[in-house]
Amino acid sequence: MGKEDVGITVSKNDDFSEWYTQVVLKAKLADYAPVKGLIVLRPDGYAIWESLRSTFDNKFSKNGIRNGFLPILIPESLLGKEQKHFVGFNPEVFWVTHSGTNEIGDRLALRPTSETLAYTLYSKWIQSWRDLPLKINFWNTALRAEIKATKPFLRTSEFLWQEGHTVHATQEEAEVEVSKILDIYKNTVEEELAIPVTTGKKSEKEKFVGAVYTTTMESIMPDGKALQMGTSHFLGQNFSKPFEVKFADKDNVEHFAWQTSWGVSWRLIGAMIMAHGDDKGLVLPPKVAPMQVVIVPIYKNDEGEKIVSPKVQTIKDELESKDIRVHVDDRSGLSPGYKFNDWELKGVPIRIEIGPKDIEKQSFVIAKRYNREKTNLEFNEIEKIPSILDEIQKDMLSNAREQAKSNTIDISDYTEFKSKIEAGGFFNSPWCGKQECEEKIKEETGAEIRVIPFESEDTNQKCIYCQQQSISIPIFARGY
RNA sequence: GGGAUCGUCGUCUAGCUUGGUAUGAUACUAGUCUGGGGGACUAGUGGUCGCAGGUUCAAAUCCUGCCGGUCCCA
Repeated sequence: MGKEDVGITVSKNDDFSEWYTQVVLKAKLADYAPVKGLIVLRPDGYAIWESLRSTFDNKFSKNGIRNGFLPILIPESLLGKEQKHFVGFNPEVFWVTHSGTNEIGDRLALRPTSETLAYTLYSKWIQSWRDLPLKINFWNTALRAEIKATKPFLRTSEFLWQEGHTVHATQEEAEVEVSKILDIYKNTVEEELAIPVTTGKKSEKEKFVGAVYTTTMESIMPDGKALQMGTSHFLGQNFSKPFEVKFADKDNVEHFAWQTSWGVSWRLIGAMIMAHGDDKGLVLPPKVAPMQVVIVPIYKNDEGEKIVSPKVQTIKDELESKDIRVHVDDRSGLSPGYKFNDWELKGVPIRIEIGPKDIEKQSFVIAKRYNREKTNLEFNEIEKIPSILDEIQKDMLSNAREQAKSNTIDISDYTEFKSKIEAGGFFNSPWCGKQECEEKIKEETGAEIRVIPFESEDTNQKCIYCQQQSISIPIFARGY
């Protein structure tokens, strides 16, 4: 393996798919497990997930949501209780059919999602309006068989996620919850991962099968494909009726409750890799980076080390006192150049290079990962580093916004739509609201309605497919 | 769902057509010299050739099945 094989060997522009896989593996975020479609999270990958989890936990908690834990096995009899949702999931459910050598009569599903299990319990826990709202979030994994076209983080048979399940006395309150959650999702993804999202509703065809409606946040990836970043569902009484989630209201009349469910998965990590990575590898937004600053000391001999090491230690202490996650790369036998490339592959936001020459000048070199810019900082300017990290975070988001913007176009002519779909992108196109048109478009172009944005205004146009009066301007795109 | 392609030390790979105990690089370990963008030399360690069968005196190589990776089309 020559030096050209150590890092990423393809360009992000030339072979996006291969580039993505290499970044995941070579930055050591994850590896393949022995079973098809399953991956293993390595510490750097898991640290990013933990960071997201803690941000979400804080926000959920402020919204009155607490965490619980549900088991992974669901009996078939339960899973089938809400038929529509069951039929939707059935093809991708893993079944446990035996305990040892004995066949299990009521097969057990490895949860594809936990609505049926959670609501069986909820119906026991809720009797009165005083028990509402009930808002519980579960951090766990879900399993959905992906036989073909698997991709680390984006499409795997088991994935880490959180699923929230809330119960409310009124429809209005439940709907408010649905939108509050979507707001939390949106601002977390934009602020932590520096990825802009478009929020809105799914079409009837694309919604969660058990929901009355599904709200979603979608992002456009650099290859022009759309990625669903998270969904928040209004379930209405679709589950409360079969599962008898009922409560006695103040007037002592029994009502079926109104419910929501919502989730984001480690797919967000995949989105972050795609959105920010470059030909040198991963680029991490400072807020979620397991390591925010790496210091590479440079010296030739023991004498050099004596001069450099104390200063490195001082800088490290100073940064740590400002709650910055910092690491000193004092590995011996590796050249500085090797280390620079290594940390760039792993996406550390800031690298500090410091050697005897710097000590003389009372300064050091600081290199920013996201734009690969190198500058000098005086020793007494170390305190600027937290604000530099903030700037990086902001710049990454605004760069991503620019990119998303340039990939979003208004198209009202179907011929143009078809000619441009190959290149990818978000297409704002008027639609009459009929599923038939939506299906035809999908059939003929591969593009589907990703989201009907909340802010989109319909200005009395003609459906891009059938030319009849439009009712909305959804975003059409090919997706992951 | 249909099709294509790949699998040999940690990684990349030669060998496969025409069967005879596996090649090189890199990484790793030790030492010396080095060190500001993937360093050099010397000496070592490391492989049930994805798995299971079959053919054969003999299989990485030929045959069958399976497992896993990747891509294309619906």
